[in-house]
This record gives sequence, C-alpha cells and structure tokens, in this order.
Amino acid sequence: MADKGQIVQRVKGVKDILPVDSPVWQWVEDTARETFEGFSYSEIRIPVFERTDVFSRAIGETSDIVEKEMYTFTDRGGESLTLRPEGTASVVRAYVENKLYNPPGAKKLYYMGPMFRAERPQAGRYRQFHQLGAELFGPENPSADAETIHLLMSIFKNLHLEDLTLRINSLGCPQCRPAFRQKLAEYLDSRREALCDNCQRRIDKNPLRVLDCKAHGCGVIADEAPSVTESLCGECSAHFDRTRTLLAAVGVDGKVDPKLVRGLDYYSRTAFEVSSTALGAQDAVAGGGRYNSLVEQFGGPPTPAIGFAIGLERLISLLGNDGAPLGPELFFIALCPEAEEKVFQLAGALREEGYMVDMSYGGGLKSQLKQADRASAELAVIIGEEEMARSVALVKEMKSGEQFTVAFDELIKWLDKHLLGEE
RNA sequence: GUGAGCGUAGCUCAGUCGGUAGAGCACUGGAUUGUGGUUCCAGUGGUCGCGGGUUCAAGCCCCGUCGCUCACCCCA
Repeated sequence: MADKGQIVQRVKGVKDILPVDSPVWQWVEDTARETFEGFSYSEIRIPVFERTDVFSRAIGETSDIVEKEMYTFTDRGGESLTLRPEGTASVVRAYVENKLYNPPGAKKLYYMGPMFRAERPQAGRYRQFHQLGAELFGPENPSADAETIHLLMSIFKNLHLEDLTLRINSLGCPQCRPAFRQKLAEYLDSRREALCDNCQRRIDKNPLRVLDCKAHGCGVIADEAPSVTESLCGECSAHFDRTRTLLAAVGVDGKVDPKLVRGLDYYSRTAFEVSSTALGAQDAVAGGGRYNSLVEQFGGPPTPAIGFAIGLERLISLLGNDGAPLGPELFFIALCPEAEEKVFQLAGALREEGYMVDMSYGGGLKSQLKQADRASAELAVIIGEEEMARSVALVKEMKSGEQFTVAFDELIKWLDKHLLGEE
C-alpha cells in the first residue's frame, strides 16, 4: 500500500500546530474559558460529525456551505454523515435532544474545536480550522443580544486586541423582513444592468446578499438601496435600539451597518460581525446573530437564541508570536552510569515537588551543557564521578555562569530557596 | 470551481547569456581530555518539487503534473 520511505504530506488546507505555536493557542483558549466563566457559560463538547441533515436543515439547503463545502461521506451503515462545518447546528441539535430547555430559563453554552469546509485554502481560510463559539438559549430580550456581543468583545479585550471593528445590524423578523426583501428586490431590479452577474442572479434568490457584495459597482448601488433599518417593524426597531443602548452602557461601540448581512440562513433580528483591516481578504474574525426559529426547526419547543463564533486561526494571526516557550527550571547532566542513577532519583523527587525538570540523554559535558543552553534551562545540575564521591551536585546558573556545590540531601531545600526565595 | 505568482541545503534566500551547485544562519568537530551561550579555525549537508521535451550542455528554455501562496467566490 504505502510507498516505503516516501514522505507523506498533510491534506491540503490543514495545518499542524507546532510546539512554537501551541503556547499562543493555549493562552487564547484559557483566556476565552475565563471570560466565558465570568459570563456564567458552561462548556458543551459536541461531536465532530453529525448526520448530514443536521447541517442542511440548519444552514439552509441552498447555502454555499451545504451545496459545495461540506465533507460528506457514507458510513458503513449507508448513512450520510458530515464533518461539522460550524458549531451552532450541532449545539442546537444537542440542546433539543438532551432537553436542555428543562428546567426553563436561559442556557448558556460555549464550545471550541475544529470545523471542516472543503474550500480552496487562502490567507485566513483553511479546510480544517478552529472556532470558539457561544450560544445563549431562552431569552428574547435585547439584554441577551447586548450581553452576547459584550461577551464577544470582552474576549477580544482580554486578549489585548484593540484594533477591531464591530458592525451590527438588524435583519428584521418574519413579520417585517418579507416586505423589505420585496422592496429591495424591486429597487435592485431597476438597476439590474449595473450589477455584477452574480448579483443579478441574487435579485430573486437572495437580494440581501447584494448588499455586501464587494464588486465596486454593486457597492455604489447598495449604498443607495433602501435601508433595512427603516423597514423594521416597531418591535424589531425597539429591540435594536435597546440592544444598542445596553451596549453603550458597557462601553461597546458598534457601528450600525445596514449593509451587514450574514451568510447563514438562520439569522433574524440582530446580526453582527467583527473584522480587522490587518487580515487581508478574509477579514472577519467573528460573526454571529440571533436565530429564533432554529430550536423549533429541530423539534424543540419555540426557543429564541443568539450566538457567535470566532475564527481562531484569524484571531491568532492578529496576535503575533511573542510567546517564547518556557524552558525548564532544571536540566540534569550525568557524566557516568552511577551519576545517571542518581540523576533519575533526584529528577524524580524534584518533579514530584513541582519543578520543571529536563535531563540529557547522554554525551560529554560540553555537549550536555549545550543541550541545557538550547533548552533555555535556568539551572544545570551536573553530577559526575567527583560529585558522586563527595555526595554533592554541581549547580550551574546558566545565565551568569556562577556555580554552586550543593549536597544531595540539601538540594531540594537549596532550590526552594534559590528559585522560589523560600526559607 | 476560476485566475495569478512561487517551488534551489534544516531555515531565509542568491544563482548573470543555458556552461563545475552558492551565501548567511543552523548543525558537527577543534582551539578547551569536566563547562554552554561570545570569538577564531575546519567540516557535514543538494532527487535544484516530480515527469517528459529541446540542446553538445538545463536550476535557467518548452510541455505536463503535484505542492505552496495569494485573490475571486464564500465565510470564522
């Protein structure tokens, strides 16, 4: 089968997260978890694959994701399964299936993990990428919308990301959206010739998408198009205003953008997106919105919900890589077999004490010290024949070059004092 | 799915008109038989992505192919 000795390459569009990069990932994940906890969220771990219809039902049969970007396969039982292209559909499925709507009230869930979309890779776009998302089920009040957006912005703030743009919009509800859609379609039809080919097709299929088309001509037409904001019904309008008032109260300023339209079919009312000019063409770091009918679509009781997802690769590319991996506190060097046994014993004891300990696996003193240096160790602990004979270790401070002779029995106490300043 | 650019040492890259495969960093050894990180000296390291073609001769030109990157599309 496999060609012996041939290098196997990773699948197109996937990435290895290497040791140099993992500290940043861990920091982001830890910071996000802390922030979620501060907002009383609990983690939910959803499967990486689902029955295909979980996604086609939630995201919309005609969306690009479902039509051409899903990794779908048939399992041994002949069932169609799909690697999750996003998290919301699975969380909703799990919410309904596990009856998390009982006891009644708000349910706050977050998740993080890999997602899969068979797109052509590009800067900020991969076939396996990672999302970190949150879903709030239950409340319909604008306070839920504002809190969710505040949570999202708090995560960025805690990661010290400042230069981000938050745009918000209201897409209306089943009561007022059809009228707007109609009005927009009529306007666009009157300007049909000036639109790009793609948008001409969208006039009937999904006229809202024309609003965020990047083609220059379409942008001009979109600017003059009837605005969603003016077409909102009284309730939607009040909901949107209240959301913005509450956001202002926590110091979050989002730019109202009537042209913001989200790609997934399930959104209603509040929609938002966070982007960065530092990202290139794929400039959205996070996006989300309200989806009030999805739980019902999945067979649950009518339950309004709102959520967002953050793209981790994009977010991390904004952070830069100033996360130098931490070296061990101690690096043991043995110069003879007897010393090696002693090193095993001492290193074991110190690891139990909680010290970060590494050791060499052989070589001369010179080469082993070089290894300690390369590992960025703080202290090198050298034990050879001379030291064995005297029952002492030679402890070298790598940065200064200063050396100390410490009796084996005294080593832990000496280190506590030297490294931690404890008596 | 469409388009463009790029594939040379572990890494970053140079390679003129088609004429012997290069540099810096890294790595190994020595100066120093038990002392790293600085310095000096020496050395190892190549399927020039892969396959074909043109040519006396191809890293360089031509065709194909694979990969990477960026953009369109779409989205996080």
